Amino acid sequence: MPETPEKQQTADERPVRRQARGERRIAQLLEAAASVFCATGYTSASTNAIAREAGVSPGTLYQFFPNKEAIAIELGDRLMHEMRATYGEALAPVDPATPLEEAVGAAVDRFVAFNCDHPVFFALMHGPDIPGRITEEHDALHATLVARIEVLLSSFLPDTPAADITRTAHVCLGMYKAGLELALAHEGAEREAYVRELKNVLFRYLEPLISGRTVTPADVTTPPAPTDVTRTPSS
Amino acid sequence: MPETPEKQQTADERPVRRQARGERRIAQLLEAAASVFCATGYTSASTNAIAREAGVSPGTLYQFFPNKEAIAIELGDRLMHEMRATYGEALAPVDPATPLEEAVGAAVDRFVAFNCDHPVFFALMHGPDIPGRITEEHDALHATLVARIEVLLSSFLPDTPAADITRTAHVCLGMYKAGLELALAHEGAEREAYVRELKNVLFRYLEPLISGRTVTPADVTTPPAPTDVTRTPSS
Amino acid sequence: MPETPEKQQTADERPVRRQARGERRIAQLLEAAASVFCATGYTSASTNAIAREAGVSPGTLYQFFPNKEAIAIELGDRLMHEMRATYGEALAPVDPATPLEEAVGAAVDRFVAFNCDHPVFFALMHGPDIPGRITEEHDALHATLVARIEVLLSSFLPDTPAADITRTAHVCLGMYKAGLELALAHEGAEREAYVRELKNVLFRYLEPLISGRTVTPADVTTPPAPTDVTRTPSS
Amino acid sequence: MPETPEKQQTADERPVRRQARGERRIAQLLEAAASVFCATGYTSASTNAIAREAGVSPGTLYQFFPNKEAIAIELGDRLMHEMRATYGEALAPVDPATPLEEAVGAAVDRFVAFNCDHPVFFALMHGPDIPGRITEEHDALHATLVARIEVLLSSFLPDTPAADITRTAHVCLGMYKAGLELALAHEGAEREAYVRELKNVLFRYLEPLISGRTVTPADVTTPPAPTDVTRTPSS
DNA sequence: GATGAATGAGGATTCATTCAT
DNA sequence: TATGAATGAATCCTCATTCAT
Repeated sequence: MPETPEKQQTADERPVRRQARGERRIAQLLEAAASVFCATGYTSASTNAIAREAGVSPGTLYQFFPNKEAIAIELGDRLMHEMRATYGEALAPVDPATPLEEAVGAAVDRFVAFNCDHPVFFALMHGPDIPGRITEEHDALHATLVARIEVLLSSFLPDTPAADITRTAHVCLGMYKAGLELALAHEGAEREAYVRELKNVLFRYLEPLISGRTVTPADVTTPPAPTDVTRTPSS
Repeated sequence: MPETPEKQQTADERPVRRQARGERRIAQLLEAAASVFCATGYTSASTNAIAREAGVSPGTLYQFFPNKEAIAIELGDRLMHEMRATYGEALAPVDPATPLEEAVGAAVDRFVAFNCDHPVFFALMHGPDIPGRITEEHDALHATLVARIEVLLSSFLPDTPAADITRTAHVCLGMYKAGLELALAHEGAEREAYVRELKNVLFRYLEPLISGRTVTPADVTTPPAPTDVTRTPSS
Repeated sequence: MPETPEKQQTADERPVRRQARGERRIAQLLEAAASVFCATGYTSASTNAIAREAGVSPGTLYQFFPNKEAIAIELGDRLMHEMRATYGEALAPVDPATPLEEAVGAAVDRFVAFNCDHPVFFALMHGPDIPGRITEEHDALHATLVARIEVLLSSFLPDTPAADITRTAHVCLGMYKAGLELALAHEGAEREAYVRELKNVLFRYLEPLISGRTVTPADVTTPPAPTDVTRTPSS
Repeated sequence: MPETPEKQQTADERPVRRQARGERRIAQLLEAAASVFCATGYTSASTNAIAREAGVSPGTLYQFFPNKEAIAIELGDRLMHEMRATYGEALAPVDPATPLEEAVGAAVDRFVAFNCDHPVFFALMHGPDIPGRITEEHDALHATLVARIEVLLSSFLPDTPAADITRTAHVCLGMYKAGLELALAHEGAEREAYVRELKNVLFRYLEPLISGRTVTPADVTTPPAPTDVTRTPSS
């Protein structure tokens, strides 16, 4: 992605200009797409509407994106970039010494805040139609988020098998998304209440996995939750 | 008009006679709709496709349903009826003496089983496009399910304000749906693992809310997290 | 048209019953059709809507009328019958001694009154779509009305060639219809004003044609137009 | 966006460049629409038929017109423009010294001639379905014509209240339309005869309203009907 | 006679995408 | 590059009419 308009110190300015213009167009289009996706959802968004919103012709749109999905994918990519730029590689500072509750709370707050700043995010995460068929752009977004959550979880559960970590990450993301949907469906105090509940859900879900860990840095070898109902050790 | 109430020997005798064929058609159409909804999702499902799947002409479809949404609504209604017929009014036997874990486990198992039997259910619950816009059929289904969960919760939390019960029910349903989506996205042992996780999520989320009920402090091995973030009364 | 339910003196009552029932159905359907035509116009009226309005099934409608136009035709016929029954063969008592102004005024008033009593009349006269294509039912109505006007005109203009009478009749009817449309488009005093204008139009148009004729009562024996251009009395 | 106001050498230079093809298409489509409207009437005309007649795909039609009515409206607008371009602002030269008969005769002749040149005009004026429902395009056309007639009438009747002028204009237009319909339904000599009659109708209707104008009583050969029913000032 | 189911072509309109300029 | 025109299949839905019962 040529988003480096930086100096380009030599005389060869033409291509830069071109690319710069193209970059602007792309940004314009993505912004328009974000707006339209938010307003009508991905499936109902028409490329013509996006072009109109961006103030360009449909032909121009197709000069930069081969089809509708490509727009969503690029949008998702940029969103992930932005997220990474803002919050780093994981969803929260991965200091395992942080109390879980705090870590979860912070992660949720960030997640929510990010969504409020970039409402498209939610529209994109919400797979367009049928849950079985996973569209590429959804998938990319999803995979990236799962990865980020895995990073976070791994720091708390260093000895847990990868498969379990992955599953837990998926569960967390699913709950995140569901909770976010609930929160966004309400406003003001009620929204906050839902955010609180989401934190509770996640914290309580994860807590036993971390268990005994009163997090004396010393004894944290993640003893596998004695009374845990969950995770069957094997698979 | 054949309102001829002749004989009327049994209770199940409808006042109409000619509807026999029609009733069959309706069932046929709903079945086709279910199939198409599952295959392509609600929004992308076309009435023509449904008619084609049912082996009738589009006109016939519109003889029985005024529009696409009506089909979804009727489908949802029948599903709820079936659920009620199969499992009774609540999601689980409402005996408050039942250990929460068992109750949650049973409810989830039933929910999952029902969804495996009737895959449309999931397709219908999945809001079609933009989360803001709530379609009627989605709404009806959702409301019914929330109500059922409220019944279940009330038996465990008799003293909790209605607003909190409702919110908790929404949270539970949201998590249910998210967990179901995860489970259905996998198969075999992995699916079971996800189901187990869903049970954990719900149980752990609800457990602290229930504490102090009929539960003798003795058997509580997970003491309700002293620094619990739970439901702060006001805001 | 079997609209003679008169005695039918013998014992053979079955067929009468049948016909009576059929007559009722037909009347029912025509009434419904009138209502629907008025509400939506002829072209937009659907046979299904008419059947529904009549409280019968579409199949039943087609048992009595071969198609939509037949309904309009029959409706028009009945309307003409009613008109004839109410006002006699001409649009006004054909006493040529009547001052033209009075005759025109009376004719217009009757025409307007009839239309207020039978609003379908207007809907039917208003040819459905394209003025060139004359539909049968429109044509029948039109022809009958022209004939009636010709009768009226002939009594005033006994010596005018048939072609001219016919043309004048067409002109009168055209103005009648146009004036009626204007009148019906308004209400109360304004409607009355338009009716007055219509009378003026017709009176002033016809007056010069009648001209010199101060019509001394003496010579008025209603000579049935020896050179009658018009309608052969019989038919 | 090519708003490039380059040179702008003449006044007829539109700010757009690529519309050349489009403008042609629009003309093409309007022509096709005119043809179809004439052939089947407005209501029965289908957009697909218009597109087909124009030799383009339905989508192309909708690139230029948002719906069927917009086509009719544009068609009407262009027609009014043409009329204005051809005949000026009023239906006839507004010199009040012109004898009424001449003025009316000229106006009718022009009206008829215009309709012969542009047969759609008539199809558009003909309200499509039910007289109550006035469609926009009909309304616009109608209003423009009424305004033009009002201009004409005002020059002859400077002292008449606006409401009366308006009503008279409506009456005139109504009669115009009715007479036109009659004339167009015939051909050759008969058509001319109908046109003559239309002139008579209008002239005789208006004449008494004008009496006493610049007309010296001497030249009034038709003394204004002593018992004239005409315009009663107030009621 | 009466019913209601069935038809299927046709209605207006949309949309992702391509193409000539 | 950018434009706007062009496409055509697909969308939902309607309707006059027929048919089995």
